[in-house]
Amino acid sequence: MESRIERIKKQLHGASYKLTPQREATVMVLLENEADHLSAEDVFLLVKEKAPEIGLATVYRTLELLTELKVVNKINFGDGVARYDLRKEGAARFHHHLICIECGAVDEIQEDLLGEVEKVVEKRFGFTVKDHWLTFHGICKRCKSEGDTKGK
Amino acid sequence: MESRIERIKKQLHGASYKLTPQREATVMVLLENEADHLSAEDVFLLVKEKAPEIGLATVYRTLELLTELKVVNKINFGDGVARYDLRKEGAARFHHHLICIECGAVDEIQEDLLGEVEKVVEKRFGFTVKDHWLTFHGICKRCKSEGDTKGK
DNA sequence: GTTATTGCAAAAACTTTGCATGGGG
DNA sequence: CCCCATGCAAAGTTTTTGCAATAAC
Repeated sequence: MESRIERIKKQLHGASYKLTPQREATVMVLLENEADHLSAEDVFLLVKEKAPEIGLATVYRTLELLTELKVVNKINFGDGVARYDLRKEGAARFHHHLICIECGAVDEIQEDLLGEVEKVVEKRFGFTVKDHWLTFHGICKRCKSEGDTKGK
Repeated sequence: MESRIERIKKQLHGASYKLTPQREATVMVLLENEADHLSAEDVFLLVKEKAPEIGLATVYRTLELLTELKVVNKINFGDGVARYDLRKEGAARFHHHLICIECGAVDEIQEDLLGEVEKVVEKRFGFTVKDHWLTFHGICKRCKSEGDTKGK
């Protein structure tokens, strides 16, 4: 079975890009931290551990490239920083996010909950949906159970 | 009947802020361009027409203030710029956006289409939803009908 | 060899902050 | 008087760009 990095390499080649060592290190960092939502700076610091000579500009250029290839999505949670989130392979739509306003945790929902909503959008507004971005703000399960413990 | 600006004035006063001429001019610009999604710079340039002496920093400070009071939402569509979008008065949730990948138009859906989805999120993930941000990317009605005209 | 890619440094773009000044009550 | 709010300029952050050096084929 082909590895994830192999398939990304093919995507790069298909678009006439190379998988240089720097690009590979960057992709590896993203794969190893798939649950996180790393900023370019975060990625840079992690990549530096593998490839100390890499420059920040290269990380930016690589992340831009991966965004273009739809390997990652560039997201923005309101702080002034862009973050990069791996797309599930072959997913037609970007996954949803749950942001806890108490503890700041960012969880992901991989399951697509918007099928019916998109049908409504297409019918009622004549808009052909290609992708979506959905984020909920609220209180996560963990913070709620902490509240219980404290008897509040 | 009380005007929108009057009610915003009361909101400011309720939080111990004044509706200064600069703040009023900024709010007026937002009200007059409610359909748009203005950046701080956009707002600044429009406010300057009414109050030429205003500084960019004041516009930023006012927009931050209005965000805090939930009069506007600060949004980010992926270009590196924050944009400010008036909330509907009394709305519990932020409205949805439709971004056309052909022409770049940003339309709004005021109707809340996420009621059922939020129930699922609350039940299945134990997450109490307080607000949401939903944006669709796709082809708007206008671009599709243009396509028809061209016989494509 | 030729072309893509990199690292560095400089620049750009956007936003925030410090501070003296000004205005209202 | 006091204090909030302002304008300006400076500083801060994040991201992009220019360019010579380097690496890949």
